[in-house]
Amino acid sequence: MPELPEVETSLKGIEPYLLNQTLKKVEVRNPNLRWPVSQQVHTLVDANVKNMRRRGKYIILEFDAGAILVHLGMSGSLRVLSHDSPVEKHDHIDFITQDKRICLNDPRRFGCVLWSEDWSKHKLISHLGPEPLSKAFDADYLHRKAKGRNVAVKQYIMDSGIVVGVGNIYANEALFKAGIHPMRAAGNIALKRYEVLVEKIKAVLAAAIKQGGTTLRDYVGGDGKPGYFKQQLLVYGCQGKPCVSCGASLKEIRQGGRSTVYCVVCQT
DNA sequence: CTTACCGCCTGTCGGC
DNA sequence: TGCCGACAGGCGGTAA
Repeated sequence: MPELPEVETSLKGIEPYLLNQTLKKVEVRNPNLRWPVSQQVHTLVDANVKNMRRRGKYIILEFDAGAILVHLGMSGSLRVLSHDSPVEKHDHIDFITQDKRICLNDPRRFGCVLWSEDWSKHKLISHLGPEPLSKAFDADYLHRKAKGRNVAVKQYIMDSGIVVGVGNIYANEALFKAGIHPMRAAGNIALKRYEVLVEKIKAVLAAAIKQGGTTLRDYVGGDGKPGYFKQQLLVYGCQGKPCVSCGASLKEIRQGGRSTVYCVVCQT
């Protein structure tokens, strides 16, 4: 499941092949992603890629006339391939340049490829909270926004309107490292504890980005599994195993349909 | 406004 | 061995 570090790694991986180059066309083999691929994407011809950036888990390709927004969903990946490399199952979209085809492969099709004339005002983007690694994301902000909110802190930090890019894996890890119980009401957490939580969120995401940059060197994206980061996950997927800190058996619960794993002793 | 729940998809896994 | 249902999960949309 691509989370922010994987998206960042994917962006860095395709950038050398797209930035300041001419996108000759976009070949759409299957337009039926989460939303149908925008008509403007189908008909795009010889467009210069002026800029590339990430916002949350969206990859944004900027042109003179507008931008393409790419989301990898649950299972999407981007790979840099040559024109004669075989088309594989779930290779839905190719971004065609002189030399390469940058291919979106997405088995579950939860991703999307959309056109926007002004990406920052697009409805999928405009409501997003700050980037987790930016200065705008700090304890004061997180504490202030939580006032009066009864929602569980884990769901709170996974709310993209609060902060982007904190997915299930890193939410579990950050809450463990911060010693905060995932069910605790967001509005019932002291500023001091949010200071720790913010620090841990930033640390775990930064570490994962660093790893992604080295481990995925020879291809972009990956298989959708947290393989390269897996070895240092302390709670996610570790239910029933002993807590690395106190030895108690890690407990699994469900929150909003998602798996939460935590230590009943260390997280309060 | 907040919160709870649905559903989009297919690969994987456990049970039989 | 093979079938089949349950499940996973980001996240927008909708209902309460």
